Amino acid sequence: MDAFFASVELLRYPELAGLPVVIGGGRRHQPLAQPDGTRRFARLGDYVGRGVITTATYAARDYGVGSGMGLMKAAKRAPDAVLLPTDFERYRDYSRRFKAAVAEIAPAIEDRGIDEIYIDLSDVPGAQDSVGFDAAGGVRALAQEIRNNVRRATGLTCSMGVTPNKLLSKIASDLDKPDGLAVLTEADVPLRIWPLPVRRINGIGPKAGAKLLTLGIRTIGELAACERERLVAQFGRSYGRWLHDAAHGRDDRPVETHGEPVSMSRETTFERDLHAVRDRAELSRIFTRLAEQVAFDLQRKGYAGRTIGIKLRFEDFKTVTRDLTLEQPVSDARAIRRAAGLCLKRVDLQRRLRLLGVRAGSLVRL
DNA sequence: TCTGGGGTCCTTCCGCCA
DNA sequence: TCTGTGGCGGAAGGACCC
Repeated sequence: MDAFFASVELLRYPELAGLPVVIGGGRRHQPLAQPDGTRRFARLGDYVGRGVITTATYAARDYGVGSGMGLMKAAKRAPDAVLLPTDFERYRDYSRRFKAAVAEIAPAIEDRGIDEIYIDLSDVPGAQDSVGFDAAGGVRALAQEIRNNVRRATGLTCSMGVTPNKLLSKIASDLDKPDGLAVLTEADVPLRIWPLPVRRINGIGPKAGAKLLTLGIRTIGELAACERERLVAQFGRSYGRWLHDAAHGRDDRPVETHGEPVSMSRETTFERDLHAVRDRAELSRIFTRLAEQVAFDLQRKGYAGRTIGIKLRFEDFKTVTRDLTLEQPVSDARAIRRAAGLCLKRVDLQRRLRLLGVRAGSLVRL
């Protein structure tokens, strides 16, 4: 989906169309209805506190702000941008709707989060048909039909990449964003994929990207030209081989239509850093609430966890985790809180904390 | 004024056991 | 009995993704 959260917000605030808008921050900053019928929106420049941008409209991106950027930093770059709070309930609702719209036409769907999916079109009627001289004519029409259906169901645009595998489709879906459709075959890889920076490959993040740069490798083409053995020597057997395959557009992962959750967690960053001793009562309250939320999520979805863990982030942003595997899986708040409390005792709590989290892993179905 | 929240997967290390 | 080897579960951290 294109700029998903922002696009959902624009549906209810159409007067913001074309303006720089960012989504993020806490519950504050709800738009205010005014006596004359117009709405008053918060300005990014007036924001004070912690938080990051979750989504920015394309107009806002022109100011150099985007996902993951701290709100205070973004406020300097685009003070007049409109700031809207996140409304996950609403995004989840639109997420369900767009996935249902796709499923009406192509049921083999792999969930990749709230705004992204892989679709296996191989067995959908018409997908293998040529149209005139266009061997991909059938699948192109099918993709267009899916995008139309999403648009009808949600009022939102999406971008699609249609290719022989997930790796290439992910890259291709970005080529004509927003509201784009890119159809690629293996033969298109040298011309369309190789000129792109290595970071466009799903799985090459900040660390690997930076290391590749020190090796003089900037583009996917340069990565493809690099000897497999050199990559293995630099990145290890597994990742080195994967890098080499990925650069050549090779990927044989199937579209996974069924998936069981591995863990469920809740975490929160405090408005101000808290100290284990001085802010003991407040920390304890937050800790208990997180355990209750994890318990609630587990029970609602019908799971119990045998491994209970905590996550702490200190004021210097260093993060530690501790976990504890129990005899029996648990799903009630008291048991989770108790196990999490045992984990907490194993951490040195001299420095102040900025984040606390509780996690349940090794899930079993109830 | 830095840097959210929810995840997955991989690597490494360690103890235990065959 | 000593030593090596290898599998496995658990724990911790880190990279990456949406």
